[in-house]
Amino acid sequence: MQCRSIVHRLYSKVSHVTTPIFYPNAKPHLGHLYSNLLSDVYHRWQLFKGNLSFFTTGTDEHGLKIQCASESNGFDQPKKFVDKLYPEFVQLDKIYGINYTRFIRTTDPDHIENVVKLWELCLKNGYIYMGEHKGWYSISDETFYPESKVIKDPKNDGKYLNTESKNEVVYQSETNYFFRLSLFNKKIVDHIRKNPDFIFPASKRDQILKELETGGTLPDLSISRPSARLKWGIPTPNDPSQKVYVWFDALCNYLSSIGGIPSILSDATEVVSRHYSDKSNVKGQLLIPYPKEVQRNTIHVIGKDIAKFHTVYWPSFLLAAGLPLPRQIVVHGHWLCNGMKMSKSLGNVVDPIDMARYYGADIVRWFLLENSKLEEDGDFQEAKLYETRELLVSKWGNLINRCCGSKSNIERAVMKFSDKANFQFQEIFQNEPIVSERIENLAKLLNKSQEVFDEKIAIFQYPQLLRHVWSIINDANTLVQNSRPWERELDQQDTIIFLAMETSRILSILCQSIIPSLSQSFLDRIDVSKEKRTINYARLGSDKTYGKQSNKKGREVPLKKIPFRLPEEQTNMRS
RNA sequence: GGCGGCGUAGCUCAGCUGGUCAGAGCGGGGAUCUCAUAAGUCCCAGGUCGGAGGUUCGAGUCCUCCCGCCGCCA
Repeated sequence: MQCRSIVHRLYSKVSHVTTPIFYPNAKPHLGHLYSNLLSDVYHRWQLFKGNLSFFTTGTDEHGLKIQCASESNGFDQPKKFVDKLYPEFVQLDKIYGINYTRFIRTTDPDHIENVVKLWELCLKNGYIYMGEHKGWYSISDETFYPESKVIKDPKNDGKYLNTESKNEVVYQSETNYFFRLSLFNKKIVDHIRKNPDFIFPASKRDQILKELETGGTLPDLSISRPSARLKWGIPTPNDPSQKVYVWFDALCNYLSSIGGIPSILSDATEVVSRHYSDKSNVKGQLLIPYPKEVQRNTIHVIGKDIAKFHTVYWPSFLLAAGLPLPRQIVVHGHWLCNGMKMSKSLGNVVDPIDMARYYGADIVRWFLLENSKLEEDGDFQEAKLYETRELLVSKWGNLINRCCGSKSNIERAVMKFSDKANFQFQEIFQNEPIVSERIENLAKLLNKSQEVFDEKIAIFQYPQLLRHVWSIINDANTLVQNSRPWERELDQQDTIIFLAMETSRILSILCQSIIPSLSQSFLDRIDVSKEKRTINYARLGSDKTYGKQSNKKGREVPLKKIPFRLPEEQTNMRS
């Protein structure tokens, strides 16, 4: 028992981050990438800090929409249809270095078992009953709408539309299983009040809290559909005449992916989770210690359109089943393109794969993070994306490259400080207070940076974080520019070069979560060994052996300049 | 209609609990170095911090009202 609690404490640092699981019948777009990116950076940063971290993403493959799309595409079975589709999402993740630990599909056998289990628990605890559901149903939205959200179709007599999605709705009555959501209103409010970070950012939390507190009792939620209508879904336990509602099904993936409900409930010490979909994963399985702790430390990253499902429905399901709630739900905005909502009809849907091909995946990663805040919608502008690459080339890439010329010697500079316990430069620049001060400030900033990263990543404040990085890069460039190392005596020259390269080395190490591939190019260029790219080397002077071949002639630049792509050459617009 | 947010230099925006807060980046204009991917560095914006009142010794920073955007809910 004693031992167990110690282990528990050890694993309180475990984290699990999730993206929504996506409908595979829409092509992967910027929004998918953005959720995945936010999750990926968080996950990588946890690993970087030495914490245990899991990261789930995947596809939501059941439902009427898939059923219909499958039929109209000539597939005899929806499963064959989704088998064709989901690899596009795997490919997007691969291109962008999305480093998930489980790609879950709602058609995976372990997931289906868990949906059944979740249902049974809710039923056993008295939160599911059978009832009559009447209302306006939208086939394409797979949901019922209240009377207030239905209008007559101005173009089609006798037909009705939903006010938001503008999709057709039909009035119908059917037998459904219902979830007693009405019993959870107060419980959810209490939980949010006791855990103010449960919904993040705070503006979103306050909005949802207000609705819950002033909106009256939540109506019970229909959580099944007649099998006659919905063929492609998980049958409700002991009643094949009904299929589980897609959201009940989909949300459950967050439990399936960390070892499943039974192991969470029994507080197992360890569980093996199968890896069904990712053929590149040789092991095909994942060892998850203390799944209950993992669940408690789960962070769901989602878009604002599905906030209600995650902040109200999902916690209610969990409470009903007697399962622990996740730590946090992070709600982010959507991406616009040049200030306009992206849509097929406007033809302004940005293709993330094309962007990665031309600009590089890590440039897009940097751009997305630098130009988005959780509480606001981001605006994609290709010219700005180009600018992002330009800056990384000419400010950061060039900082490295300018120290790799024939007039300086990184290896010698690094060696010079290798036998000294502390970085001492005061003597070397005795009569130059300006240079001394610049060096001192830069050194201070570098040693403080890890803290800044940790703080900003925890609250998803990437614009501030990346601004911080830029300001240090600028300081380093200014130092090199104004102190003119190329015309100084060796001790002074080496000190300046050392500091410039430490700037790039340390920031590259810290930025591995953000630009996993580009950071390697930066480190490779100054011959930092692969083993010395961990958090332990993110301090000034912590690596005493790099730069061996860096000043040799004929080496390539770490990041190439590319030509500006004119609007007519831009192929981001899908037809 | 209810609730919430926003409106700061041409553009995108920083400005926590009121007193170097009038700033950064980009664009534009000018100068300059040459280690470097024609990359770098430096200087230049006189903006009444949407408008009008109020609180205060003192307000982008708090209060009220008005105007203009936007979000969520109904």
